Amino acid sequence: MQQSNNKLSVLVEPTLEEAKSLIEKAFVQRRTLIVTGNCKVDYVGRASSKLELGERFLIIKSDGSLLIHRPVGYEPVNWQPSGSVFHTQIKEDTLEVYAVRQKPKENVNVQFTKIYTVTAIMLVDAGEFILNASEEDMHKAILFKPELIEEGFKPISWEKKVEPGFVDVYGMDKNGQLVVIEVKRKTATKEAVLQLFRYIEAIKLKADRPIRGILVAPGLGKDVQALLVSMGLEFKELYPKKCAEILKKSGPTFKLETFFNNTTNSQYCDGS
Amino acid sequence: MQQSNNKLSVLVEPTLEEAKSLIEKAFVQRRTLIVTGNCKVDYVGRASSKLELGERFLIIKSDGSLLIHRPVGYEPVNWQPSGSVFHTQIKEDTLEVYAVRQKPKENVNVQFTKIYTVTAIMLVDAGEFILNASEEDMHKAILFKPELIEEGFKPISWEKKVEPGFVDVYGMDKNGQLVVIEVKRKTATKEAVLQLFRYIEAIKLKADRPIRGILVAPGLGKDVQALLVSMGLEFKELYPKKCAEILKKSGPTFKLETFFNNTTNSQYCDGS
DNA sequence: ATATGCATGTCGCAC
DNA sequence: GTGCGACGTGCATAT
Repeated sequence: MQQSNNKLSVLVEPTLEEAKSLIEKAFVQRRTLIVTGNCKVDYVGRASSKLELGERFLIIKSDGSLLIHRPVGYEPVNWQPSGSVFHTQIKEDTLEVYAVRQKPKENVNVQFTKIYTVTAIMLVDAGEFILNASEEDMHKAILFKPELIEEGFKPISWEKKVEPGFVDVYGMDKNGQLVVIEVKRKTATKEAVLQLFRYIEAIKLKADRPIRGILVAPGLGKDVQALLVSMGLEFKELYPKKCAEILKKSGPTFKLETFFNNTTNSQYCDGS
Repeated sequence: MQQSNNKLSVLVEPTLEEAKSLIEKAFVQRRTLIVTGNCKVDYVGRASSKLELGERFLIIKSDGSLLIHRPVGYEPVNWQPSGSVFHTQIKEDTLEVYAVRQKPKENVNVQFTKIYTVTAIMLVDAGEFILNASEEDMHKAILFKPELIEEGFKPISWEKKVEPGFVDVYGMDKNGQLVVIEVKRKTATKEAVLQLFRYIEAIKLKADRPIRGILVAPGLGKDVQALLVSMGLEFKELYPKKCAEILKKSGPTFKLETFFNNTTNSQYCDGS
């Protein structure tokens, strides 16, 4: 069976030669390819893997990404990120699809012994994608409504570089004391506490004055509370969804850039 | 166009009703579904997202996992891990596929305005998958051939719990001094150094004697060497691929369990 | 169920 | 390019 036009070609139970022909045509036309069949897969690169014969499907997208999916599981068993280059070859009753990626040098070799379907389709997708309730939404909500942290809190900057990494939000409390905030969108782990602690230590070295550290998250892990307290840090409960709602109410035009200049608010950090 | 048998059904440019019928049949028969078409996607769960109209493809696997892929990008734009339950519905010239997951409660709603193809295929895949050159391979190689670390090194245990987390490999050098090893399969970051340092501190507290810390990795990041030295730790270069080769030579039957009893080798840790 | 860490993680951003 | 951290991370494992 076969159906074909400029945008869409479908082969059902094709010969390997027929499949090869359409696959190569799809590469040239930058169409999305979906191939179902019986295959082996070898991967060599950062690691290496071998997948014995079985029925799977192969996806090759127009940007040169490749996925091999087994009939179960969310994750692809083998893959190649975008930017790969593909070759096909028929060798001893198998159709080989070879994907090569430079930097890191990696390759995936798919050997089909039987092909059930080949779908080659030109997909056009300019739809906007918006994700809400991310950690960034939490940052924005705090900057927009600082009382989420506590009464009188005044943000100074965000995503501030402080050598070990980036402070999520940096500000001052109602008593004029410096506050460093680490935000997590999930229940905070020990790692998060350590992260905050490192930032505080780094800033203390430069500013040489007391600094409050607040871990902002929807909750704390089991032993995390104790660790937090032992390090002299604080916790403020905040849910990502609540932040998303606050931003929604604030209107779709809310932009961080309109509230603060994030480039150089270092006067509180270097002590000058 | 249409082709159908017990294992494979393909619809090309079907009506929404035809598509719905095959999709539901595929659910019952636990076949893998691949649907290409023009759609909107809404997700609500841990976060929430909205994807405007565009051409994509939807995959639903027999274990109840769902993927929505745009024509570019390695990652799915929306998804649902395995265990989801699906419903379909035709509403005002759109075919809706609704996926619900419990714990966490999440749902993905795909609304097709046009369907290009539906492929429903029974895939059978029992092929073995083997991955080499993982971090675990590095652990194994070190235990199998301890001189990879240094002459005279004797492993005592691995994946040992020491409160902040797990020590990768724990052993003794030729002078009888305790050694804690942290293994990374990639160029080591500051995080890795801090991780090792925390383990050492925790063990020192209990054992109250000097302990060597060795970071084992294929390389070190830019400022990592300095940090390592400042903390009195050491570095040993080791490549995951080399480990994979060593294990390969050692034969496919190599098992950690045959070399050590990992359950309770705590005599060097608690000082008893 | 929770905790912990790996992953061929991928991706985006800043320097 | 390297460094750094988020991700609806997913996933396996151990308690």
